[in-house]
Amino acid sequence: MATIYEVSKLAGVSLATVSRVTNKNTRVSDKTQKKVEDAMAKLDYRPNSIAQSLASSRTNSVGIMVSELQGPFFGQMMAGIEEELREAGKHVIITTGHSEEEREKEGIDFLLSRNCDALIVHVEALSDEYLLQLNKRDTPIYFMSRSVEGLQDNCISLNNELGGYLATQYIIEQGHKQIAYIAGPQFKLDSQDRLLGHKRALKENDMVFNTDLYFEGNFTETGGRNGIKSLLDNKTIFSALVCANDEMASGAMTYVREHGIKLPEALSIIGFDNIIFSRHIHPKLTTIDNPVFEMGHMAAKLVLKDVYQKDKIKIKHFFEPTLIIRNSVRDISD
Amino acid sequence: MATIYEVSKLAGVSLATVSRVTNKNTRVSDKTQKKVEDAMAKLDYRPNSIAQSLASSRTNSVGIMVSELQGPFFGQMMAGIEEELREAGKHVIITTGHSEEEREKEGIDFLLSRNCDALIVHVEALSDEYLLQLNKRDTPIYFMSRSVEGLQDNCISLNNELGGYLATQYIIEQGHKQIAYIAGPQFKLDSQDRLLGHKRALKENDMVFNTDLYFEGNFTETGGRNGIKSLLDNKTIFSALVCANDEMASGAMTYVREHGIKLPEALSIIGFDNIIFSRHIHPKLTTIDNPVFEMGHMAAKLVLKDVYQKDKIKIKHFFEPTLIIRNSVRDISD
DNA sequence: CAAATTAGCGAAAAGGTTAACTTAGGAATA
DNA sequence: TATTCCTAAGTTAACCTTTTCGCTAATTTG
Repeated sequence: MATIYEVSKLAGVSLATVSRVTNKNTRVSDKTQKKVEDAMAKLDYRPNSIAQSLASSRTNSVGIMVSELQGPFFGQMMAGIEEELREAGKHVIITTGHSEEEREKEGIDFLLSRNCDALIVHVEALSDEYLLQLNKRDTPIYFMSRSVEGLQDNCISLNNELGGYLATQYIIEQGHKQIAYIAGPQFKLDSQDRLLGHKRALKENDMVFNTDLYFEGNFTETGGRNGIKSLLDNKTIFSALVCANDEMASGAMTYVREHGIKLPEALSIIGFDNIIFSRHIHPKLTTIDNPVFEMGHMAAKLVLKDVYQKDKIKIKHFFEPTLIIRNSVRDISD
Repeated sequence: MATIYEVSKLAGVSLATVSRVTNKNTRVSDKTQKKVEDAMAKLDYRPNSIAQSLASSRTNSVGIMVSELQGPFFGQMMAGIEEELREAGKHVIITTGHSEEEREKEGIDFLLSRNCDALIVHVEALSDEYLLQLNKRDTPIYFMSRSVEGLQDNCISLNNELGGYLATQYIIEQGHKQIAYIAGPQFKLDSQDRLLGHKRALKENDMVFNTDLYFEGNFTETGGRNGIKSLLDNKTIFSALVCANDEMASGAMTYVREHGIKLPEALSIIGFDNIIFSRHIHPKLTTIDNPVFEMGHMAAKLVLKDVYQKDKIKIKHFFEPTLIIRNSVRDISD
């Protein structure tokens, strides 16, 4: 592979001038520029990105940590981030945290050790204090789908409380009085907020939160199955089920149908996230849209602006969920 | 950040010795080792990975290209690869090719320009010739879910033909005589092979392939919808539908149900890939298991063995699909 | 006990680029 | 004409490690 030395020699200019041509940050006369470009073409020169990194202390890489590589939620998130950064010539280094404290710490250390210019992480198990500590290191770190007290400028988050509220409010508007709820794991802030919204909707409609109609799931299909099973076993009647995400809604639906319960006639179900599959399960799932793809884009833009000095980018830190009405909720009013 | 100089000074040894301690490839006396380790701890020294890369011309990174970041298929593939490499301390740089020739080329160039030690790519639009050319460059390149003539040692592939055969053979065994087929895009080799398997099964059972019962889809839910719509419009009767992947099967199921056709009573459906969701759609989808997670693991192992000299790893280049029987196919024999 | 081998360690080059600083020369200004 | 200013381009240090080569001292061998 040709080096900058050979190019400079062939073009009859200094190293610095070749560097200037590749980086287009300083003016070079048209004549010299042409000479250098010709030499580069002739030698098929490509700058050695490692050497560039060492000299400029920039790696042009952004570390990403998500809980899982699989699943529609993280897929969309990564797609949003990658699309934006790739266009800017940056690359993404991806690792996983599996929603476990130790592994999330490890994952972040791993990315830091790779000299990323910035980190975009979706952490679920780490405390705000820990994140505040991390923020003191010299690698800028940004948080997806989370709002950390004191680091709002580094966060892109969704108003989960509002989403939870919208879901339950809609169910109530459809005439339901007995409403069951399958929550996400309560160590996750998203889950907590969604549940808070649910409770607020109940309260505003003078309904009480009944623990017999509550189950804490784990955001997976299996969690949804277990949840509905447990709720049915409680023998407390309910006509509607709110699930804190679509996967659990899907799991619950499968279980319910296996037991001869008609959907949505005998049970209304609403989900959360609006993952791709939600419109392909039967009945089509009414849910809350979570604009995670756009949020991914925005996180990447935030990095481009803060770290790579791309100005003129408008950043939106807070996103709002919206209700998506399909066919899984039955109107039983009057 | 402390450098190796400061460590060497504090420990009273040379640079080389510090390097030897971090890399543990040459023997160092216990005494010196301790001195160096103490100094490292005191200074909180972490080797600069960029400088390591420059000096050793190893980046410890593996470039991955998949068609999409979203979707269960690629999710599993990435998860398999990342898990294995991460454990070995290597990191993955991920980019996308979107199944388009230009973008796949770009993606690969992009990864090559990042000085990856190796590439693992899932390419769909590039020709075998192009891949052979790529192989001549000095970055080793491996192919997921594809078998390239002449580069078998660099490929991890699935016997798609067998999968296609198994699906249709099973359908036939259940007594079906009129079988429709929604294929994947025929520029993709996987799609071609699955179709070949389908045709072989028909032939072995003395049935003819009828173009009125054939539709070329695009591996998405929408493709499945369009496919079944077109097939129904053809007015040629069929009792079973074979889909070249689960997403299309799911799309077709939704459409069919919207039109009052009972599943599986009036129509049997079989998919391909066994994506997570296939067991949560209704009726549970009978399908062909595609061990893409294991294949991801294996691709990573192949890289560890070839590129990072981790010996004693047994490589399996060819994987076999298996039939997963659930509830979407009805037995109508006798 | 002398000779041969080996273990342990140091010195210095190499790796390819960027960035800070410097210089040369011509244009603009006084 | 003398001075200042600016542009274009060159010089050189810095970035931080690994690796090769060679030396010394310790160990093994005959």
